[in-house]
Amino acid sequence: MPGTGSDQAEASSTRDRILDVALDLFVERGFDGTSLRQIAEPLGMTKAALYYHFESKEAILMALHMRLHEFGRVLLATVGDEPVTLETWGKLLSELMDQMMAQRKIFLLHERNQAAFERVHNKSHQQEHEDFETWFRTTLADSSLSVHDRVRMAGAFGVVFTALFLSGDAFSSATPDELRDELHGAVDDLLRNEPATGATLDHS
Amino acid sequence: MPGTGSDQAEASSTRDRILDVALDLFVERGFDGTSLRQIAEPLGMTKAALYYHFESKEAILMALHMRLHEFGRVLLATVGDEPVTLETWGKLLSELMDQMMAQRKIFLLHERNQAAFERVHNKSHQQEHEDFETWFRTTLADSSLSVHDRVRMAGAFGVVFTALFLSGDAFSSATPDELRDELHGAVDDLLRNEPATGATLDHS
DNA sequence: GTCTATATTTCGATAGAC
DNA sequence: GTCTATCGAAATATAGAC
Repeated sequence: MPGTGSDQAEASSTRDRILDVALDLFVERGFDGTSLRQIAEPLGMTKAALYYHFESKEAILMALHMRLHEFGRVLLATVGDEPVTLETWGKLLSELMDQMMAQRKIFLLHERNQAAFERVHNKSHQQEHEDFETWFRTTLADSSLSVHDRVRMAGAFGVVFTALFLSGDAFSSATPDELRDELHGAVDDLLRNEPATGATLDHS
Repeated sequence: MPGTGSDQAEASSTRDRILDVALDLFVERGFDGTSLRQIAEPLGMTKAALYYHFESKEAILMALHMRLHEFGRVLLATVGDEPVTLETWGKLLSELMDQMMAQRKIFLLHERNQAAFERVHNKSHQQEHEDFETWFRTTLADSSLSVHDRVRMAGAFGVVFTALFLSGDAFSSATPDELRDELHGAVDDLLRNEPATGATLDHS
């Protein structure tokens, strides 16, 4: 909350406009490849002015991280404490897919700046926060699930992630609805418990 | 080719040892988060010595990039000029999967340093090289293929990529053979031409 | 081939005026 | 809230001795 702003109804705070520009640049050139001057310039200010709104460059990155963190918090709440199965995983992915399509840039930010996030994460003693990414990887490593099921779970996520983020704009010609339906179909194929046709597969 | 080395049979050249250390650090901390001093120190030399073997820090990154580029060149050759179908895509992925498991670090390097690669790639006027990544994305964007097929192709790649690179060490307990078999199964499920309804599956 | 300097640049961050 | 000016640190890269 930067001070005693007078415009109650201004469309977006300066703080938010800084974050929007930073998000674009961090996705495009990377966190380390972006200088504060490059963030300030399109906003018509100098880099010194940024320090009125953020105490450091890393604070800008962490503020953007919070946007993802909030999605994860909500998502974890919808899962509740149901045991993880191929079916519940499908429901989770369905929710996640919508979030990813709506907040594309935030996910791209994290995909393209893993090293920077890890560095800042360690510096700041911010351990002990129930992170969605942590839960995700912990679940995939849960040895009480079969390797078969876990590969399917990771793979189903990978289908969505790759189509949306690693394929460039390969699917920009498809409508969002068409893409979402195709992704659902692919995810369902992966998570469907194989019917025992001909041979019995045992994946307890 | 650094000069007139006297040890013909030395296990690895200094140049290669520099690249090996740099690869580890670039994967762990990122290209921008790694200084030349951090590369030189574990090798028992000073950063100035690195300039005898490489003309710049970016040259080290590009030398590592060449390792991936060579894989891609070989891979593209195996594809030949066959038209891309779900079946040929499966064969390609099978080859690619083996390469990925054998050369894990090189792929991790590219996954975690996309911004740095793009920056260096643009600076160096190295356009005009038949890049595997370029071919990959171009193929996925080929509008002569149906969206359905292209989503399946991107997704099948995503299954492999995610299990091997985005899941941390979630599958480190599984044997490489077990993991490879499971990935093949998942890929086949995605690329199998859907039978009309309960009809015959044709994967010749 | 590797070293000890050092040049040069850029960046994050601060001080203080307005 | 934003500016000008500057500090201090760290990085890439070079020069020249050995």
